[in-house]
Order: sequence, then structure tokens, then C-alpha cells
Amino acid sequence: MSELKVYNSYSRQKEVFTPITPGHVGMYVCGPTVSGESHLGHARPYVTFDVVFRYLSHLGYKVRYVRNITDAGHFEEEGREAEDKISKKAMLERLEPMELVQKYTNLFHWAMEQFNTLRPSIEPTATGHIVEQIGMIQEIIKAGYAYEVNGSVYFDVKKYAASHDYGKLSGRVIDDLLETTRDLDGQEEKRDRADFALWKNAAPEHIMRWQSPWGVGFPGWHIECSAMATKYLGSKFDIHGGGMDLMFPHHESEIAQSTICNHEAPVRYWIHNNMITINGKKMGKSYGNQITLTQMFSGDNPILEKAYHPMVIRFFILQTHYRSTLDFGNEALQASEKGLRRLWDAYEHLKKLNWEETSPVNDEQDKKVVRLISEFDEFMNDDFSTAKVLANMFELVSMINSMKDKAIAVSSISKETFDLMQKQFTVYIEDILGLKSVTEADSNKLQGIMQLLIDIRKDAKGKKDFVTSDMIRNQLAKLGISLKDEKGGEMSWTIE
RNA sequence: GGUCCUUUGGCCGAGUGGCUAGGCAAAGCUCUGCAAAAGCUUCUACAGCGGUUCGAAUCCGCUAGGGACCUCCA
Repeated sequence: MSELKVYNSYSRQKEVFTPITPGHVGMYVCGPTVSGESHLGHARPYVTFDVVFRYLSHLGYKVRYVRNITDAGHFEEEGREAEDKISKKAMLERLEPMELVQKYTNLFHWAMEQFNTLRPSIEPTATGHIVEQIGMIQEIIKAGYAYEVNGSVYFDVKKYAASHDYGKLSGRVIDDLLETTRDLDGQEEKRDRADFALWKNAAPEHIMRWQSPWGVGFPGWHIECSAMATKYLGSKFDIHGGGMDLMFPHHESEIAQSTICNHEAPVRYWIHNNMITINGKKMGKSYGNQITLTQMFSGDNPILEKAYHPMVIRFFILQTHYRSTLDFGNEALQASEKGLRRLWDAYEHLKKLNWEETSPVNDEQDKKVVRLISEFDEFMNDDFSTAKVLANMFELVSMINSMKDKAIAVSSISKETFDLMQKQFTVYIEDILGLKSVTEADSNKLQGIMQLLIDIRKDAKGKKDFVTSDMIRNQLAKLGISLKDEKGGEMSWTIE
């Protein structure tokens, strides 16, 4: 089997993945800021890294997956707003800050569950790690790379850049950053324009505030990830993931902070997912074009022609490579909806097929199936190419359907190949891609009732009593259950 | 303005120097009491202009369009 290769944003090339500690993988992914509701764009990294998590686990690694909850509130550019996003909204909604944060955390968890993403191993909150953040800032000050001004602490980027590669991850040129002349309030506190806050002095109206060696304040934007990643994954860990838009300044600053504090670069492989766009433009709050996840699921947004099942969205995301932009569109979503249905139906049929020797093995076909199946691993190993895995699956869908219709014999492929196909389909669709049925779980009672109706209908059809047989099918259709006659007099049903 | 990315058939999207990805839509056919599915077939595209090459959607250059980051952002 080929080795896993991942595209490392830091080196800008695919590299063979080798964990620091054999058999184990430490992965940190930037989580949501729970000051508002998640939108479609937010679904992408969490689905993407869920598949990474699942695949690494599938390969046998013991993965510690850390994904934070940013509940301390990031600020707008220093001083532009006297209070951070969370505290502002909290006042508008007349809620306690933590109450608001809890509400959106719950909503986020609910949405993630809809997407069938696995829970991270650790989901630390920023507010729960103020002590660690303060500790880290103290280390950086001690090392001489941060300075205090009026109760705030800033990281000295210029000094850091003199001996380190600040800007390498995001392709930034340090001189450009230093020379940019943008007029912003609070700027005069910093020694340099490129410096960033580690700790901010809290204005009296700022609700979220903590005691620190520098007075009452709150942590800077980037320090939480550095502190929590270090605490749970160590000073150097394998994978750090997040959206591409976080490369600068967030991840760049994380590297700087952690490198000074821990004396080594924190991350081995940086993995960044691309954006979801709408009419070619990034979906985001500042563009006013975001569709929240609850709207996606309910269809309650003028842009949406209908509601989309979470699995359809997950499938939609997996049909493209994670480093490409993905353009939202009703037509595209509906294509995914139908495609997923077809894939899933074939998968259900495959599970029910039995191998019986009724014909000689067709070598050519057998080899084709073996190839398509074995490529699943190859594609995943090539920087998680879920789109290609799905393409291969669809090539097998036609064959599975032909077997179901008895147009070709199941034994036209060997027993081993058939078993391999059944096994790998399950492993890939369910365990690795994390897809599941879009219909409600079928209860035993429902199964029994449906079997009864099918028996009655078969009987009616046998007597050419089409009035009865059509009535059964039509009535079921009204309930959203479609009954289909299969070749050979069998019947199958699906819930719409 | 700076840095970087991108441009694939009606739509969404893979993609590597040579071998029609795949999905959806559309058309035809087959199967079928009728439906619905399903199967088969058709539609063979790579922004434009040059260049490199035996050969380029894939490499290089120019032109045009789109986008991201530089400020919170998945």
C-alpha cells in the first residue's frame, strides 16, 4: 500500500506523513467562535478534518484530536471597538456572556452531530485556559519577545523576525508588514505596526475580564490556540488544521508565540481547507452572504430553493478536494442530493446481495473491481482525495445495480473480490467518509409492516388485481414511502 | 497598492505532459400491467494569444476575467 502524503501549507508541497511518536498522531484544529451561529462555510473545515481524523484512525493511528471552542471573544482591531464581539452581542441580547456562549456552543454541537462528525478527543475552551495563556505570555516576556504597555502586552514581531522566519507560512514579506501605514486606534501603544496583542487591558465596560500580572484584561487573539495546543499536544505536534483564511495572521502568530515559548516550531504539518463560495465570493459575515446551518437544514433562506439534508451537505463537501474552493448553488446541491441517494441505494443493495456460483468469473470485470476498490486507499493517501474515491464508487454503482437486476451475475466476479467490495464499501462510506442514510432509521416494526404490505401487493399483482396493488403503492407514496418493483417480482422501498 | 491563487462541457467538480474522472441535467433505447427505479448509448470540455515539446487542459510567457489574504473571518 502507498504511503499517506499530505499537502503541507508550510512547505507548499505534498510530504509523506510520518508522525512524531510512532503510532500516535496529535492534531489541533481551530474551532468555532461561539459568538454567533455557524454558517455553511463553517461546515467545511469540520467535515474535512473529521475525515482526516477518521482516516488516520482507520490507518491504525491513535489520534488525539483537539478542537477548541473560542468563547472568550476575539476583538476587532484593537480599540476600534471598546468591547469584544461577545460582550457586545451579550448586551444587545440581554444575556450573560457565558449564557450566550453556551447557547451557540450547543447549537454548534447539534449541527456537528447532524453532519455525523465524530467528537474531538478534547474540546478545550479559551475561558477555561486563562491561566495557561497568562503563563505562556509570561514566558514570552521573560524570553524578551514581548513588552507591556498600559496593562497590555504585545509580541515584538520585528525582534522575532530578525532571527526567525515570520511570514513563511502565509507568504508574507516582513518588511511589507512593517511598512504598511494603516491608521488605527491603539496603534501608538505598539512599538511596531506588525506587533500583535498577547494580552489586552480591559476597558471598564468590557464584561469578560480576568486578573493578570498586568492588571485586569483579557487574552489576545492568537494565544489561546498556542496555549491549549501546547498543553494537550506538547510543544511539537503533528497536524494543525484550519481554514485558509486563518493563515495570516492567526497561524503565523501562533508559530511565533509557540516557537519563543517552547523553543521549537510547534507544528509538523499545516493543513488548510479552502473556502465555500457563493457566486464566486467567499461566504462570510462581512459579505452578508452567509447561510446559517439551521437555514440550510430548514430551507428558510431566500437563496435556498429547498431544505438540504445535512448528509447532502456533507456529501457535497466531500465531492470536491478540500483545497479547492467549493461554490454553493441550488443546482449543485440538488445534484449532490440525487447522487447521494443513488450511491446509498446501491450500497443498500450491495449489502443484501449474496455471492453464489452461477457463472464463470469474468476476469476483466474482476480485475476492474479490484482496481477500483484498491484505489480507494491510494486516493485517500494522496492528500485525502475523497472526490476520487466517490468517483470510483459511482463506477461500481452501475455494476452493483446490474447485479441487483440480475443483468449480470454476482459471480461474474470472484468470491474474494465480492467480499472485498462489500467490506470496503462499508468501511469507506460509513467509517471513513462518515456518510449515513438520509432517511429515518428503519425500525423493526416498520420493516414488518412494510413486508406485510409487500406480501399483499405481490398477491394482488399475482391475481392481476392492479387496483389493489396500485392503491398500496399510491397510498404509501403519499406517506413519502416509494415502493419499487424489482426484476424478478421482488419489491424494495425507500423513505423519501 | 503588496503577496498569492484561480479560469475545465448546460451546472458542480477530478485531474496527471500522451490513456473519454465522476455526479446532476438533457436526448434516445431497453426492461416494465402502469409507475418509479435501474441498465445501455449519445453530448468528448479545458479563458484568449504565443512559446517549449514528437505530443499540453497539464510546463513557460503575455492578455483578459474571477477570487483570497494584507482587519474579525472556517
